[in-house]
Order: sequence, then structure tokens, then C-alpha cells
Amino acid sequence: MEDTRGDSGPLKSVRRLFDVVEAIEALQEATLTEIADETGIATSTLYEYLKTLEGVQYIIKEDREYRLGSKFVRLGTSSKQVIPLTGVVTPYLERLAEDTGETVWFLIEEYGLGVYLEHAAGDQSIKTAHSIGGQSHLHCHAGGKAILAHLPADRVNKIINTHGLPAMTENTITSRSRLLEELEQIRDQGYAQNDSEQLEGTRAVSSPIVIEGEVFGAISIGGPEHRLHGEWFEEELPNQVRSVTNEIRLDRLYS
Amino acid sequence: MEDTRGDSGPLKSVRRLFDVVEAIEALQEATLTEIADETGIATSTLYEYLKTLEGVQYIIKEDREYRLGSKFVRLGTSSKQVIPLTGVVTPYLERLAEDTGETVWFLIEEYGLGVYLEHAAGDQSIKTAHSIGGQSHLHCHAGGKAILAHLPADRVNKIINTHGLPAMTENTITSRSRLLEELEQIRDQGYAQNDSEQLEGTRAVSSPIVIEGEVFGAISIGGPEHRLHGEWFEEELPNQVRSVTNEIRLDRLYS
DNA sequence: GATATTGTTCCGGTAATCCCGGAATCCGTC
DNA sequence: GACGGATTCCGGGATTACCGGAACAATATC
Repeated sequence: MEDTRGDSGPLKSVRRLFDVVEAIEALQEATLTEIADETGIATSTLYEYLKTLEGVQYIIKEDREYRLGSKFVRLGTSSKQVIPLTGVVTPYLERLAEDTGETVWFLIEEYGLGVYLEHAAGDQSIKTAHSIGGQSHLHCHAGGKAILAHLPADRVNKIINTHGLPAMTENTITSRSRLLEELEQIRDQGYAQNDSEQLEGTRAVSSPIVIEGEVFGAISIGGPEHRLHGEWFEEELPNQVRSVTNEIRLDRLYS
Repeated sequence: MEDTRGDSGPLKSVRRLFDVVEAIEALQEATLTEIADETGIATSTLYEYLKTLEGVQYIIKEDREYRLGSKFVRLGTSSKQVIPLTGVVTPYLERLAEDTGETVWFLIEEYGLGVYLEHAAGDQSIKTAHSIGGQSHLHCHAGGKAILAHLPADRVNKIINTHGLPAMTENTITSRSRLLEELEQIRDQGYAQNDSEQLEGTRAVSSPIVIEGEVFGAISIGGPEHRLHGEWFEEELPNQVRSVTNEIRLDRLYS
């Protein structure tokens, strides 16, 4: 029997449960048959999954449509709270967003992908491109490269092997050696840049939070290239992110 | 065989899965044996649950400790996005927090409990008392009462039957008739107040967002009683929340 | 408004799986 | 290096997840 999730653990019903949950997530709101189509689970079986999810109050059935309940919001908050830096980072993000006027992100690495955990919008910033909890490849933006630059070499290789280096734009780094070279450079200069590598017309500058050799995440400033250019992009923003990540490092160390 | 979750759905393994997830949530970080103690599941069985959760990348095993992964953050974001007002409410919350200097909340009702979904902190505000996704009884604070006041009478009764009216402080309304009376008054005046009913020494003012007879949530302003008193608490804040919820209503209607 | 169609809920038998005891292995500690 | 504790692995037996199909409900069609 084929299985979309491969050998991801012995308990089939748990795997299927998350198939169901993710199907509802993807569809936002959906009826039983819609979810059945999405997952390939027989309607009578799916009915039991949905009934149970409703019983534990993790999904909500309104009229005939199912949607995710706010208990997932609670789990999300709990999940974030355990991550060492989430509490510390927020005020720094807000100040940086205010000072620069651009959108600022706090990003971590998990299972080889980047995850956006916090966000602060400056007055100039356009509406958010990513959502909190959203995943992204690491090789195609400043924050991801900043993190990769400080992961052990074997982990970087494993991540590349698992997720590849897919081209998001024509500027995306798609060669392993090119990437490793750039990571070297990022380590040297203490910050990373993204020039239309993830999304055409957008740029970013990022610096990692490294404490005792371990990366805990990265702070990024991003915006449209018509604002992020020249000295502002090459000098000013790199200095600002680096000084903020340094402050966070010290805050974390002495508190 | 006894079951903590009662008749909450036919699929036992799904119920147990959420027992495991919630145990990890409660413990924040925990080893296999700690989770086994918390849930009462045999270690060999639990091992399979954790293995599967790790396989689908919803938990993270570091060293010997398990914790919730950020996929729950993603699900939380998705869950919030489906709720009709989340997108709309944020800028209004921020403005209200700035204007009043106090902490401001957006609250909804789900399964008979209040859930805090958004939050904005004014410069005067102390650190947040609730967390995003956190649940609370509805009868003991302004936002909850504002919502209850606009739910159908039979739903209100059902909620009281299910969750009771537990006393959180000596000011908490613990009598059904007293509560119903106050809800009546809240409907009349268009806002609700909380005077040390949830937490000693804190007050709040709240107004519901009602569109075509349906409550979609409530906005609350909360703070310590030494700041929330007199005309500010009795006149100014009620006017401010009401005007904001009214704006949100109109924003929602014509957009 | 009656009928057709589509979607949901219920039921029961069976194959699969979850489940736990116990053994083996790993890890930290004395 | 031996001990104790925790984790991982294994196997068989009991439970339950699973799906077909029937009953029922809701919606669409004429």
C-alpha cells in the first residue's frame, strides 16, 4: 500500500491524522468529501477521524464545513515559547523595523528548512510576504544563508542532499560549490544578502545569532530593491542587523 | 478501560496522540519516561507515538528531550487566518493600544471558552497576562461577558452548564441569574466591564463585534485598577472600545 | 413540489494495527 | 568496568481501524 509519507513512523493512524489536518489546513474550510478527495481516505473512515478531531476539540464543524480550531494556535504559542530566543528577540525586531522602516523577520532552522517565527513591520513596509510558521528553503534568502553559514559542514551537506537547491528565480544559487563559497564569505563579513534570489525584485540583509558557536536563528531586513540599494543596502543595513544580533547575543548571555 | 477524554470520538489512537502532544506541551521539554509518567502510556507504546510524531516532523528530539515543533506554529497561523476577523482587527488593536497606553486584546469564543487571538501592548502596559491561543472562562472578564451578551440564550445556558461559573476571585459572578442580568445590561450599554473578577487588582472594558446579530469576537482594554478608574474607566475607555468595534464592523461590512 | 442526485452518517465483519511485556541495547555514573 | 536507569527493539495476541454498503439527510433538477 503506497504511503505519501514514506517510512515516517510506525503508527499509521497518526500519519493519517496529520494528512487529514494538513488537508484541512490547505483547503482552509472544507466538507467531508472535499477532504476525502484531498487525502484519498474513504469517506466512512475519514468520518471517524473528523469525529474524533471534533471530539478532542481540535477542529470545528460549522454548518457542513470543517476548519482548524484555535487549539492549534495554543500549541503554536507553546512551541514558540520553548525556542530559546523567542521571548528575547521581539523588542529588538520592533526597534529595527522602526529604525529602518522595512519589514524585519526572525527565522530559525528546523528539519533543514527555514521557519519564520517573528515579524515586525516598519511604516514603509509592504504587506508581509511570509506567514508566521511558514517554511522556506534556506539557500535562497539572506536569513537562510546566514544560518547555513554557521551550521556544521556535514549538516549543510545533508540539508542540501535532502532539499536540493531549487531555483526560485534566475538569481537563486543552484550550485553547491557556489553556495559553499558564499557561506564562507558570509562567515567572514558577518552578514548575508539576498538579491532577488527568492522573489524577483526583493532584497534582504541578514545576520545570524551565534552563541558559543551554535546558531540560534537569524534576523533579516527585507524590502523591494528600489529602496534597498546603494550604501543603504551595502553598508547601513548590514551594520544595523549586525549590531542588533550582537545585542541579542549579549542580552541572551547576561540575563 | 477508563479514558480521560470520555466519549470524544471513535479513534482511540487519535485521542491518545493528542494526549501525548498536550503532555509535551505541558512539560515544555521532556524525555520519554517523563511523558510516559504524564500520560500513563507504556513506554514501549509511547515510543512508537513519539517516533511517528518525529517522522512527520511535528516534534523535535534533541539530545534526549522532546519538544513541539514549529509545524504547530504553522497550523496555528492557518487556524487564525480562517477566522473572519483576524486580518481586519490587527491595525485597530494597535491604534487602540497606542491611544490608551494599555494592553488590548482580541478575543473569540470557541467550544464555550474564550480564546485570546491577538494582542497589542501600549507603552504603559505591563507584560502580557494571557498568551495567544490561551483559553479562559467567559463569565469572569469583560471580553467574555461582551460575547456572552450577544450569543443566543440557549447557547449561553449550555455554556454555563458545561463550564459552570467557577469563582476566580471574590468578585467573580457565580450566580446564573446575576450573570444574565448583567448580560442584559451589557447589551443595553454596548460594553462590558471587569472589576477584579478574573484577577485581583485588574480591570477591563470590552465591546463585542456584532454583525447582523452574530458575535464575531470582542475587543478588550485591560490594566491595573490604579490606572483604570474614574471617568477614564467609566466613560473614556468604554467610548474608545465601542468606537473601535464599530469601525471594525463597518470595515468588515464594506470591504 | 416531487424526484434525482449528491453528500453524510451509521453499521458490521475482517484484516490490520495498535499495544504491551519482556529482552536487548544504550547511556551516564559511581 | 560494572551497575542502574532509560531507551529501543521484538513478537504475538487483542483491539480497533478500515471500508463496503445501507440508511439517512441535504441539495439540485425538472
